[in-house]
Amino acid sequence: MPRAFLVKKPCVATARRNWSELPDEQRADIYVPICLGGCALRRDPEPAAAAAAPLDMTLRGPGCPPPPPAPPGAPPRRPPGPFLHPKAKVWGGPWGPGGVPGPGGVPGVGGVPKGSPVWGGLPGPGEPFRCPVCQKSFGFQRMLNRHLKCHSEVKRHLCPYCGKGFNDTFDLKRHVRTHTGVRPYKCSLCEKAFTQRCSLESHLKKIHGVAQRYAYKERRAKLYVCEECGGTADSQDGHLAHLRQRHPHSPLLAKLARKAAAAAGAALPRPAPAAP
DNA sequence: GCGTGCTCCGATGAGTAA
DNA sequence: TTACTCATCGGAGCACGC
Repeated sequence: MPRAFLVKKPCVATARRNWSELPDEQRADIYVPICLGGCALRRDPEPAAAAAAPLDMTLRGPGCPPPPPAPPGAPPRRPPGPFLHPKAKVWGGPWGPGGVPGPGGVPGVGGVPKGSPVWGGLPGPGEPFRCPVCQKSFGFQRMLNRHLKCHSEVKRHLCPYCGKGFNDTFDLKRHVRTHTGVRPYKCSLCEKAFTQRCSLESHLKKIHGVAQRYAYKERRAKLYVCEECGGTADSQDGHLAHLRQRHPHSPLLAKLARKAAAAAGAALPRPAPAAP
């Protein structure tokens, strides 16, 4: 039962489904058409505000006033992410979290993610692209451009169910699973199902003592997930077959078919280019 | 060929219910 | 305290336009 899901999205139409009535293994098989065509565009006050209203992107330090308290009776909610990303470990002065001086003594430097060699100081020789907002530096312009979206007020991908905005299509896709109940990652030992692979791996490790071991940077086998019914396939062919059989009118099917056709066309022998 | 954007993915950690 | 959900963000591969 996605507990947080039940309490966090009281205004989302689909969230009113009583998921607890279903076992985990069945939740993944519920058909919720993803092509809502705007029928679920009813704006949820809170997430929609996060997505549509002008956002205060000010990096709040310890001295900044807290956000206004929620009205009485309002459902519990997380700190407003768009105001300060929960993972953006930002502090307003030269002291980091826990009273520890910021790395390099650089005040107001943004968070430093796992293993990042960048602690917000001067850009390294191999990372000449620096974020003007949080001073993080990157080795490639495109990485900086992508990072700048984190500070942007504009969220390009809006959830059709709750209106919440995301910078990344995959993040949106993953978020939509919280509405549709799609749980593609199923535990083979207890039939529990999860929306994210990390959740499944955590479950396997803690509950069953099964640690997934992958070599450094080894890619997991790609799992093709049908976001309409939660069906999964190990290959694109299998995914296409599933779509043809179960969702013949899915726009995703047309898109994938075009891709497959293009790939097939590219694989065909081409006439030798004319000699120069 | 190169640069850029798009997309997929994993790592991470805050928040929540049991 | 534990198990779990879910959002955020960086890394990397691919597609596309120039």
